[in-house]
Amino acid sequence: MDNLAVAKIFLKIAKILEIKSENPFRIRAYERAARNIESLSEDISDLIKEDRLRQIPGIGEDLASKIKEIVNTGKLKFLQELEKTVPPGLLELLEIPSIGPKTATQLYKELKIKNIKDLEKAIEENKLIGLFGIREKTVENIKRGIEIYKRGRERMLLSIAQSTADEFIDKLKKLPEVKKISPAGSLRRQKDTVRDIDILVVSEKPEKVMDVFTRLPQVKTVLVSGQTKSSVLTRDDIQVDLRVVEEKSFGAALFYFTGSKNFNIKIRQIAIKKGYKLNEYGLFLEKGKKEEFIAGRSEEEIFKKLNLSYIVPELREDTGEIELALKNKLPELITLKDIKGDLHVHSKWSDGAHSIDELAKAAIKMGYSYIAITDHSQGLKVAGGLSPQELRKKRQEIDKINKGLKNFRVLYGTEVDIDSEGNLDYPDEILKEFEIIVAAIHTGFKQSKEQLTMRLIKAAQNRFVHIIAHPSGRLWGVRPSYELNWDELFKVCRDNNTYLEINSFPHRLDLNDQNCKLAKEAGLKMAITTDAHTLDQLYYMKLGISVARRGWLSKKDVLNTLGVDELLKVIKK
DNA sequence: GCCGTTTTCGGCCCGACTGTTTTCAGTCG
Repeated sequence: MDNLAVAKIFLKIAKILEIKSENPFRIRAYERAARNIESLSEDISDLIKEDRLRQIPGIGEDLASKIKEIVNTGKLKFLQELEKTVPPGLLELLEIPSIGPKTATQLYKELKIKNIKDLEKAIEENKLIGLFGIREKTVENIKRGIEIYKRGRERMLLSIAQSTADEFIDKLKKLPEVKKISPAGSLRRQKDTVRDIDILVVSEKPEKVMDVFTRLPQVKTVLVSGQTKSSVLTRDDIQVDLRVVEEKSFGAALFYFTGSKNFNIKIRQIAIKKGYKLNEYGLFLEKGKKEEFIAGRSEEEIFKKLNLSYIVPELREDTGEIELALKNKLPELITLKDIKGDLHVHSKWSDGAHSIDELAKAAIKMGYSYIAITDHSQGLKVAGGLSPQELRKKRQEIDKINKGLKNFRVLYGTEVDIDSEGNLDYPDEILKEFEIIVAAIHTGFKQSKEQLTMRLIKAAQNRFVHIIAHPSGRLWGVRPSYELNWDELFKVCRDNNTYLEINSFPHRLDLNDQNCKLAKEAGLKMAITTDAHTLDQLYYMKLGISVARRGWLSKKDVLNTLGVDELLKVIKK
């Protein structure tokens, strides 16, 4: 995939043009192109082959030829020439919060500051004060910016963002001054990782709300504090932004602060074409110098006035949903209630914490009608993989439990290991006994793309395997996805009636949203499972549902929305 | 640099907060 490489080069060009105070719209054109290429669900080299580059929004004649040069030669002459005109460290300065192109340029021109080290030295020697527009407060802000930059704020897991936001929301909603409260931003869009947490409040007394917010015990630093907008850093260095608006603007503000950025830009353009202006306070009809308030109380009324069907937050990425909303053709997305059972769960028999009986009871309580107990296979010793003898005993236990249950069934399953050659960890005579088989790679992640693809394909072709678990192998914060030839894998899965898993474990969320969408487009169905090792982890299902919704899945695209009889029928090979 | 139900030029999403200034530029989202 060259997509990321191309996007990075365009962003770098935008940065350099910014320092050089170039035409802001030209800069924006590079940024927009970078964003759109980054969120592309196809390999950009395929687009070149098929002469479809110009179909990407924001790519015209010039950028198309630049993309070709990057993909063909691995570099771009234009960037190389551009880089000669600015000192290399200057781009680093732009990474510091509170330092933008103007400040960076001034620091370089006046004080010969070329990188962060120079900047720190200049601050120490008190050289900054006296520059145009810089006095004590600005120096303090730059110092804090350097700290934040050095610490590096990474994206956090969706589950962490959710619990952090809940802590704030729980406290704020107790205030009588808070009439409504909602998370916004990428958290509301349920992205798998989140950078900052956005919270929106309706109140007639913003000062009071802001005051309480900035003094909450979990707040370490107040970054910004105003009438309608405040930002803080928590003790865990998580940035939380709070916005307060009037009730009649709640929908417009929620709309705006939920994003995504690309989505907002496109919707605003649609508004303009209809003679409206859309901002965080509402949708306005422009009448010469005056403007008339048209909508804003709810998101629904704004969509309606723009002749769009309602777009759920999870879809707001400008990847085709707006065009479908204009035609009223959006898919109806799956919800948690559609799930009838969990197909990937570990018990005490291998490395889980609870007995099959306890897991079954918990699943019944969740309203499920089945649960598959898929313990590890014999070769995976570190995870207590089961020998053939143990399997027999486990089967007896499951049969006994099932006899005592009505309208619920425990399915006899395994998470069988795929070895480095693509072979399974049990012989056929054992595999054929299972009702559900989930196959997964647990070792040999460093093999080549071809080798890893071959292993998964071999497993998917196996007549006993129903589901390929956590296909990309990513473990957030531990290891990235390995590279795979997804198109080939999709094809083999489709031809062999093999399902791909959306693993709901917070560190995995694998398939991710993009691959999920591609898999659906390739004609596949998915299984949303939790990979739970404890009772509590059964509730991770809602994270998997978020991935599925962001991946455009409907109920019919998901295996475990079926009842148990239907399910066992359709998975037969 | 892109783009067209204002179509080949002249627009391009929109606003808050801060620090410095004395009306606004810079930065951020």
